[in-house]
Amino acid sequence: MSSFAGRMKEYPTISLDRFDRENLHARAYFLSHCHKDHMKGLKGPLLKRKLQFSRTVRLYCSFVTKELLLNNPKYAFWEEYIVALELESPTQISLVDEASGEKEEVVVTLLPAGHCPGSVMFLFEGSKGNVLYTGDFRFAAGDASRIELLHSGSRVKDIQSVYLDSTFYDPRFYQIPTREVCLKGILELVKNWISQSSHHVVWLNCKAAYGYEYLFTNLGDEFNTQIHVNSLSMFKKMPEILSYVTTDRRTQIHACRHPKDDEYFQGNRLPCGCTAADGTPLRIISIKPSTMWFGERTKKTNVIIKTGASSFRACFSFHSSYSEIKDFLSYLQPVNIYPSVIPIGRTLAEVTQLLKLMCRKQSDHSRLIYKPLGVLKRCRVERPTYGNTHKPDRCSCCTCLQVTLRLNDMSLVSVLEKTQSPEGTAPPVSMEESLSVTVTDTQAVAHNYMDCTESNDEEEEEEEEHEGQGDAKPAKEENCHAPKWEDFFTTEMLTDSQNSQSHSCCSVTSPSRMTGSQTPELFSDEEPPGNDENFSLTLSASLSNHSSQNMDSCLPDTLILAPEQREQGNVRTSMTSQKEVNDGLILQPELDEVSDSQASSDFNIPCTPESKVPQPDELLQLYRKLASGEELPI
DNA sequence: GCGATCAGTT
DNA sequence: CACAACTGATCGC
Repeated sequence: MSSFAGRMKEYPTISLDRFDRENLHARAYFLSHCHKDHMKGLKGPLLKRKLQFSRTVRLYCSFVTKELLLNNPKYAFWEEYIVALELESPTQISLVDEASGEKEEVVVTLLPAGHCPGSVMFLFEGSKGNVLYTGDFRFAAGDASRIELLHSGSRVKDIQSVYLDSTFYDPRFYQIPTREVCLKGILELVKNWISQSSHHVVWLNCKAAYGYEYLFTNLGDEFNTQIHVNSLSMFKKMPEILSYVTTDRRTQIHACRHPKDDEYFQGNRLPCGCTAADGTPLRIISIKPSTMWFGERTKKTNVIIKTGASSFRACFSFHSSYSEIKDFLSYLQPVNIYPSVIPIGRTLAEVTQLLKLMCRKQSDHSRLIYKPLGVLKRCRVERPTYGNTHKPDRCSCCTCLQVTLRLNDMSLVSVLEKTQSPEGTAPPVSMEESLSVTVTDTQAVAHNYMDCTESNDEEEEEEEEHEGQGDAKPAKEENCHAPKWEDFFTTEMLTDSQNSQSHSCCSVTSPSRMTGSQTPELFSDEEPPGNDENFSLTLSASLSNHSSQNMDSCLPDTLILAPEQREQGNVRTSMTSQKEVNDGLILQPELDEVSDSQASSDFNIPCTPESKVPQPDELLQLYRKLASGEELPI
């Protein structure tokens, strides 16, 4: 359940998913999805009154969320104040202080969050940096890399802060089977039951919340049927869903509800009251979608668990697992991460500490082996407008382009940034693989997150048949210390590695965090002063043997840095994009040893009319002067 | 009487 | 098995 107070440090004049207290004074409201715990205060009379006296305050959300919200008469008054935004279409919004007229511009982009119909993340881009508010989300591993608007050209945008759905950000919830795997299990169970006779029916015991719709559509497709629900009104403008639901009770799959549905079920009645068709009693099973989680190395899992003679629980999650969140964060590498949910049994301080492992590390000088020198003083380049399909590699916090004499070194910069990726994520066990065995002792598996796992590297070793398998095992265990929660809080603290980080692409330092006004109550970090960053060397060392899936997938790119390879594909790509963007601006790339053919293509800048081509001896003199540090007449 | 809040339940 | 919402008790306006 979200405990987010509604405001972000960077843009405190907007409120998200909270509409009470201080949020009443916001200049703009954002609703990520239509679940009640994200709508606190949304039907309050105070807010209603504020809207009536305001000319500029609006509520921004997706079209689907707007539809779902207005379907509830309690929120109908919002109609004229809602602005629905298209997904993945950056939109500029003016944040106006109506008393003073003061104005701030921010660009917001809605990104599909995979939590329930209409659910989105909000990406804000403005003077205080790029900030991602995730709302509630379910991303599978690798999903972040597929979202174009989290990227700028070929690079991930520089994210100052992520306000994170941390519902399962706890190693206990290491893996949650993927949607596909869960769905497959449910389809199988339903198939086995309803195929027996037309009196065999299934009751999907879903909670009163949006988010199960994809289950309905998949079941509907698979069995060519509709699912019985209490009401269709909320879906009336959503043909994708509407065609799969019905209020006709004569169907074998029900997701209807009743306050006493469990009692009904005990009495062999469906929540809608159905108990027999044509005089023959129904044979009902209930399937309750519930979250199931498994340890890091657990291979024996089952997405369906029988809980009674005709009751089942089926794995289902609205939220990303620990490993999915880690994958997401290690891809984005934000400077700050703020949890919006505290997992049960944990404290804010604990979660905050654990999240710091996933924050971008402060520039670690020992890693800055090479810094390209010789940057030319150059003109400022206009940022291309949104929608430009040929974006240059560019630092997203400023307008500078990464124009250096050696463009191919940009690859190195990128890799250096990637090597700062938070470590410690062990690759989760493939669920597809693991589901082949049936075990339901979830208590046992839930604790297996402490176990070791094979990293990809180790798997490669096995493939190469280095040693006998018996020998390989102890080595593995030594290298393999999956983090347990306790590890993070019982060890010595290190110094802060989180504060401002220089962008390795330019000399501009990213905007410092903690800028702008802060309301202590809203933004309390519960951090003792001077104790910002706190992880033990022991932990770091043990974690360094793990690399996330994401990291692993990046590593092959690192190899491209071999000089002979860099001069091939990479340079060409960089050059092309630079040319396109700079188009006539000062740009004099100089490669180490330029061949004639390269010279003709890479130095495509006309000479000054009065200039002449320097002779070799003149050049030699010039180089000597340069080498001795003499000033040159320019 | 209405709404907010909390604890308990599903 | 920790989703999110509903129910009922209590309190304040």
